[in-house]
Amino acid sequence: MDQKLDTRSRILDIAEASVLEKGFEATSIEEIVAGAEISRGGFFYHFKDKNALARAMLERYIEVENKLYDDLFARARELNDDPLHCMLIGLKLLAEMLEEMPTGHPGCVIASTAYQDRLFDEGVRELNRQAILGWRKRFRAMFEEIAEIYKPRETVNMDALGDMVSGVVEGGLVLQRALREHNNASEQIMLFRTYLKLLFAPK
Amino acid sequence: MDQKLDTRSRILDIAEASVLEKGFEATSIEEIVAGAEISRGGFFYHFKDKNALARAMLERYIEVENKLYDDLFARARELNDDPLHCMLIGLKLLAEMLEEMPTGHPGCVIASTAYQDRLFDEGVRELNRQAILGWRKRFRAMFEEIAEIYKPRETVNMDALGDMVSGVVEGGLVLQRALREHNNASEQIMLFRTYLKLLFAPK
DNA sequence: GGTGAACTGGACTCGCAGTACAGTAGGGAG
DNA sequence: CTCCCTACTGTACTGCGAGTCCAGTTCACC
Repeated sequence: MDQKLDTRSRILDIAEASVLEKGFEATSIEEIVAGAEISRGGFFYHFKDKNALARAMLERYIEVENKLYDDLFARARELNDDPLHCMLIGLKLLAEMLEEMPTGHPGCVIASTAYQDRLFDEGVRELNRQAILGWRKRFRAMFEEIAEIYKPRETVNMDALGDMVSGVVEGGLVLQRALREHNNASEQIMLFRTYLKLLFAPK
Repeated sequence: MDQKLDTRSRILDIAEASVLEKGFEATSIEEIVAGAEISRGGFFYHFKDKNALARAMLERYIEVENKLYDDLFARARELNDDPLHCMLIGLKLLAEMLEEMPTGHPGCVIASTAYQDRLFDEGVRELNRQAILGWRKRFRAMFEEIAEIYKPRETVNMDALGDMVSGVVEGGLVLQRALREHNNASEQIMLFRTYLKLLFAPK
């Protein structure tokens, strides 16, 4: 039982690293089993097919990402109780974290899945959808809390503003991947942060 | 000669539609030749391999996209000569255009390529990179023109702000694909537009 | 000593990319 | 009229990776 968990998460580790580096399709089961030092039969013992692997990876990734956001904004809240400043601090921490990630943030997993749609079954797609909707809800709530104190200078759709956090991160990561630069994602977050300052700052 | 061009662009049309719908990997040469009503041999006569197809698609797409931006902001300039208002009008036009596109904007092609990296050769990746750098330059110039007239309320990195146009579009398209909603990209652009209004509007 | 979970290993099918090449239809140049 | 070139068709082949099937092995624990 212990060995099962070991092997299973070892497969996920290796698969995740490879998928982040070169994409899901380009990651062969052959190389996963070579990396994990198991047989092909062993792989299919744990995962029915590549789809099941994708699903497990997404589930794990979303959990990690949610915890990351929880911790990040909990820390920010410790530093400043005001919701606006908490958000601004949280975004700064997020930007710093992205800069420190050498190979790039796993946020890619979401976009990667979105763009290789037909490779995955409905379960994987729905998982992806729910993750983004979860972030929308999370950030929307935070922005509404801010808006109660700081009247926004322009009226904005709060759902869309919540989505913008995910959108800016994903977009930044696309740029980063395509440009082969390193700070695009964190720069984009910092610009978004400036946006929030302008939007909510008292006149 | 005429037939060659016909067939070649017919292949590109069919491939592009399929790639936008389900991704590059999921698009088989089999189905392209079926759609274009040619033989497999005919396909390989025009394109050495799938990589060559990707390259041709990207080249064509980037050309179309650049022309689109040219036309869009030329039209915006006709409507208002002030650089800030021209930008705001242009973004509104872009948002409206994205809403009218039923199957989603081809912007996906850039992200799609970025996330399936290792499938493509250096030529394709560089093409992708240059396209984004081109947009950075384009929008950076526009923002600098605006900044000469309207002093920005916060100092921002102009390259990053230029990138933000591409980033917001790409990020919005990722959301749209993953959520299966329809207006995410245009909503994100409208939020970015609000950002610019706040950033450059006189105090 | 028996049972079941966690594998190994090998043989097989299938779909798709890519290669090779022989043959052909049709238009233009001489 | 014929020659040649472009733009294909059609077939047959290799090779890779996913996924299936299954028989056999190891080891833990009841």
